[in-house]
Amino acid sequence: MSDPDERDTRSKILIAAATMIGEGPATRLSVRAVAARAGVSTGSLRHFFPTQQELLDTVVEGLQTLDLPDDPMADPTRPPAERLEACLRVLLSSVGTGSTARRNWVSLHDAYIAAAGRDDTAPTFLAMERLAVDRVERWLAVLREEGALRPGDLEGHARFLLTVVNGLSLERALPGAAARIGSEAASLRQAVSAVVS
Amino acid sequence: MSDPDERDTRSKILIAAATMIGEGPATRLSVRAVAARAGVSTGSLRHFFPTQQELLDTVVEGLQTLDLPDDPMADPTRPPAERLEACLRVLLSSVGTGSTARRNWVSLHDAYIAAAGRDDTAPTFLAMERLAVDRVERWLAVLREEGALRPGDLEGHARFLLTVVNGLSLERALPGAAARIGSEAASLRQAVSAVVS
DNA sequence: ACCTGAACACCGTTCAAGT
DNA sequence: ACCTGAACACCGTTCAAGT
Repeated sequence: MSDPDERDTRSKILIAAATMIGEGPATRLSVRAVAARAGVSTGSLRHFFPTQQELLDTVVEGLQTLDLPDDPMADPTRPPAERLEACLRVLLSSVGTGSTARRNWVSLHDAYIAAAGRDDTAPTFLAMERLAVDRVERWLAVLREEGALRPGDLEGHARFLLTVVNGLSLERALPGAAARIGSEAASLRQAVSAVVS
Repeated sequence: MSDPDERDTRSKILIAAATMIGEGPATRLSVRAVAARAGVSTGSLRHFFPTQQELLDTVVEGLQTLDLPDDPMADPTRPPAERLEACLRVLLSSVGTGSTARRNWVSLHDAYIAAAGRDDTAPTFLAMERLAVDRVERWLAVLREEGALRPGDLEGHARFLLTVVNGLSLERALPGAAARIGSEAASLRQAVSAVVS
C-alpha cells in the first residue's frame, strides 16, 4: 500500500524487530537498537511496549501466528505427516506464546498442581485430559484407515503425542522461549515421524 | 577444617554464588553482587571466571554434580535403546513422584514462570538447560559412534528427548499421575525409538 | 495521545596499578 | 599469580517536556 516509513510507529517497531531477528537468530533486541532501526525514540518504543518483555513476546507471537487453518486432518491433498503436525500445532497454539503462555501456565499450575489435595479439582482436569486424548485418537484413526499409522494402540500413540505437546507448551513459558522456536518445529516433526509410517 | 573466610578466593566466590541461589532460586547473580557477598573485588572474580557465563556454568554444574549415579550408557552389555531409556529415566527420577514431583514443579514455576520479567533469572535457567542438553548430547554421541543413532543433528535429538522428559515430568505433577505410569514407560520407549535406529 | 531525549541505576568486561 | 577499583560501553526503565 505505502512506504514502510509511513506506517504507524507501533508497526514500524515490530517490523524492525522482526527484521533484526530474521537477519540472525542470535540478535540482541535492545531498546536502543530496535528504536534506532525503527527510526523512533526509546521513549516512543516504551509508550507502545512498556517493558522489553512485552516487546519480545509480541514479536515472537507475530512470527508464529502467520498461518492457522481449521481442522487440517480433513485436507486430503496434504501428506499424512504434514496433516498430523498441523493438528498438533492447533493444540499447541491454544497455550499461546510469551506472556500468554506464561499466564496460561500459571492458571494450570494454580488449579491442578499447587491446589492439589486442598481442593478436588482432579475430576475436572481428568475430564479435559480425556477430551484431549479422544481428539488426538480421532485424528490418528483417520491416519490408520489410510494405512499411514505405525502399529500400536491408538491411545498409546495419542498419549505420547500429548506428552510432547505438553513439553513444548511448558517450554514456551520458560525463559529463552524465543530462541527455541526452531527446535520446537523440529521436535514436533520428530514426534510425528515416530507415529506415522 | 577452617573458617570459610580462610578458603581460597575461587571457593569463596563459588560458595557465595551457591548460597545466593540457595536463598532463592530467583536470584540474579551479578558480578558485583557475588563479589560483594564473597568479600572480593570484581576484578578478582573475573580473574578466576573470565566471563559471567563461566561463573554461572561452574556454579550450576557444582550444584548438579552433587549426586550422580553411575552412567547407564557405560554398560556395553545392554542394547542401545535400553541404555538410552535408562539414562532418560535418571533425568526423570530427579523430579520424583507424587507430592515430591508437585513440590519440585512449584519451585520451578515460582522461579522461572511466575517471576518472569519481575526479576532476571533467565540466565540461571538457561545455564541449567544448557547443561542438560550437553548431558544428553554426550549420551547420544556414544550411540552415534556405535552407529545406533538415526541421522540428524545431535542437539536436535537431545532437545526432542528433553521435551518428552519435560512433558512426562509435568504429567507426574498433574492429577491422575498414578494411572499413567504405564503410558509413561510406553512414551519413553517411543521417544527413544524415534532417535535410535 | 504520541513522541522526544536526558537521566538513573544497573550490567559485564577491560585494564593499569599494586602486592 | 593474585587482587584492587576505576573506567568503558552498554542495558532497561522512568520521566519532565514538548506537539
